[in-house]
Amino acid sequence: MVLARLILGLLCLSPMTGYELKKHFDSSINHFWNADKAQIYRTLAQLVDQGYATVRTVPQSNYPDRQEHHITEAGREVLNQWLSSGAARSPERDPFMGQVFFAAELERDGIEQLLIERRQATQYVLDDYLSQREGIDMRAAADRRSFLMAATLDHAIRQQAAELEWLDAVLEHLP
Amino acid sequence: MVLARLILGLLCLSPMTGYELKKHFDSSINHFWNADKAQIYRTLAQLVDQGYATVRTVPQSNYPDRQEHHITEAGREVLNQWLSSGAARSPERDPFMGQVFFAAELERDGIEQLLIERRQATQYVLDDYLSQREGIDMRAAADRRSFLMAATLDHAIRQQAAELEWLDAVLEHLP
DNA sequence: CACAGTTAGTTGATTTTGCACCCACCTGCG
DNA sequence: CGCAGGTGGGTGCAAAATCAACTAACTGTG
Repeated sequence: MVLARLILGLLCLSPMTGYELKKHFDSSINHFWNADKAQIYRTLAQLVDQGYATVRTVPQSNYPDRQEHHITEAGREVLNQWLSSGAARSPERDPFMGQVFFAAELERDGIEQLLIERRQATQYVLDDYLSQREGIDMRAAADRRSFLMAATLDHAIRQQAAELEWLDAVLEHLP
Repeated sequence: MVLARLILGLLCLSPMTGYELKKHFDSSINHFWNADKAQIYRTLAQLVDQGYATVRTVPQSNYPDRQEHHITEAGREVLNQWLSSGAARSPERDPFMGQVFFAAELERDGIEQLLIERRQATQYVLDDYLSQREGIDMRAAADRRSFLMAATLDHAIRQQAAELEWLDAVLEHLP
């Protein structure tokens, strides 16, 4: 359901193939959502037979035909509905916190290793987000659309930074 | 899979019925995981026939029999394995960030409303976490187990606090 | 030339999750 | 007395998500 709305959002920016959608999920959108190829194509098909999108097959000379998906008026409507519906909070879910919660089963070294590994992974993700942000900073803030898109990345950056601080605090005070 | 491990973790603390597990997911564990009743009972059955847990039916005078689930040695092993395996990062997923990302489809008022609503919800969740923490603070930090459990709650608190700051920043600078 | 990688899309099977029910019996409140 | 709410356990079904293949042709590199 959320996926369907996100795809509509992307189609709203510009018509796209499933392949291109997948690339967005892997890059511009990866800091707040991800999706499997198969899931994307199936949702796309579903959107079409709900009348929220239409397909136009665009032949190409050297590559496979593009199945360009366009959002319809009905699609725009449900997207707007979703945006103004204040959707319910999705429950927090973090397997790593589960590991920490029960980490006392390990010896001290094991716990430290768990935290340090996570620290590295988090730092890596943060660096990725930071380098993504470099590509937009200046000219964003200008129009509202770019501002909001950049803002979601900032959110991800803040979250990762907060996690790093937390990891350091835990490592420091671990009895 | 994660759910199965979390249940093993809880059973490791003390033998429990599915009903009691559900209560933990709704209270002590709710800041990093949640689970449906049905899912818990099914996973429990699965753990039993994998040999990671055993059931002991404890009759009660006035209430239904308790199906007390005990973790086995094999169960302890897979739990420890999971804890020291540094499980892959679960992808970030936040429908609300999706709404923000595409919020430019709304008018300014709609966007502000979206953010303000979220602000309230987040404040509410944060307050809940803060009051949960009051019940543990002092005597935690003592042993490692309590420290780590409290730490996961602190993590959730930091995340919510960071989100509040972010929301305020976005509201302030929204063009 | 061989091989890895990219573009584009599809299928089948399985797992995970969520929702809505259902049972039985108990306690406490008005 | 009736009825809400707690204790304890469960089923059936449908979505959502993941995993793993498979098709088919092109492009660039060593």
